[in-house]
Amino acid sequence: MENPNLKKAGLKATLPRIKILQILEENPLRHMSAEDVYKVLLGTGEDVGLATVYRVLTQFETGGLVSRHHFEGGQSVFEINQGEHHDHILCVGCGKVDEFVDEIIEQRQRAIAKKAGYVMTDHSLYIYGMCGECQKKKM
Amino acid sequence: MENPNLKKAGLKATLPRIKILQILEENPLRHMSAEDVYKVLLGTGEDVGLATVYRVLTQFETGGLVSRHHFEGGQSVFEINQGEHHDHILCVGCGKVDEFVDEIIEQRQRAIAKKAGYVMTDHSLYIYGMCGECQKKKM
DNA sequence: GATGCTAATGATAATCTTTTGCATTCGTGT
DNA sequence: ACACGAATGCAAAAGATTATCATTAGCATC
Ligand SMILES: [Mn+2]
Ligand SMILES: [Mn+2]
Ligand SMILES: [Zn+2]
Ligand SMILES: [Zn+2]
Repeated sequence: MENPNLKKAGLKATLPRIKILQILEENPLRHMSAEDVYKVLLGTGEDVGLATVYRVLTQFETGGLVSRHHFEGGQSVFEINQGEHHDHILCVGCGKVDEFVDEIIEQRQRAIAKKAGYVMTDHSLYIYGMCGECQKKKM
Repeated sequence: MENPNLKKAGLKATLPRIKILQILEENPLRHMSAEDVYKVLLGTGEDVGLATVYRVLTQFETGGLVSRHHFEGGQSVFEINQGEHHDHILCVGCGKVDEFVDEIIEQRQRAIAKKAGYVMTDHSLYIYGMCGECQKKKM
């Protein structure tokens, strides 16, 4: 009963899963690596292994509870699925992550996939740049 | 004198660099991981270390000779820079890689970055799906 | 509420990709 | 041909993620 979303995803309501889901829902970062989540867990004194964090995040992804992103930098970043699909714009200076939705781009993507004979399953779009703050700093 | 592009990038014309550039130019795969390049080298009996392949590919990237892509799957994939910028559509079934250019999307991206206050430095767009071949196989 | 079976967990080792340290070799200008 | 710094190969290290396996914890049942 602790969290209806876990049941919905067909996952047993275990303590690690409840805690991790809670972190993803409440942490202002919104885009977190496994390590990020693990550190929060440690901070609150929870005894959850890093391996479990990885396992649970992958299960959440499979169950449609979170999305996995591959921002530059090697590690996977996770974000809880709430609200509609969106893409990301990232600052190469400070790491800030902004989100946007552009229906024209979405539409063009579908058209391109179709023209190439593909059935599109997914797509990922990242825009990299310098945010306003960082532009000032570099001058 | 072996390859003008190396000089252009400010890199000494060493044997590993010459060979690797040649592979990137001539191999029909066009999108190759460091390991891919290394295997070709081994196949032709060259005595080049994998570490050197990684080093050289990174130098090529810095020198603008190649682009690095982060397709799903963990490892970096490299492609020689010739012709104009383009994005990629990848088959999740067989790994095929197709390329496309869409000026509308490029334009929208610039507009989005600008509106968010960013100076865009780069962007990456991957469309994932099932190619024509793979659609048939799965039925 | 106790019981039992299975799935989940934590710790650790293993894997995979990429980077580094360092002694040796090579490329280039003289 | 020489000299010197840059580049290389090898091996070890690092960083991220996954696999193994003995132990523990959900949850349906009694
Ligand atoms: Mn997001
Ligand atoms: Mn390409
Ligand atoms: Zn910034
Ligand atoms: Zn295919």
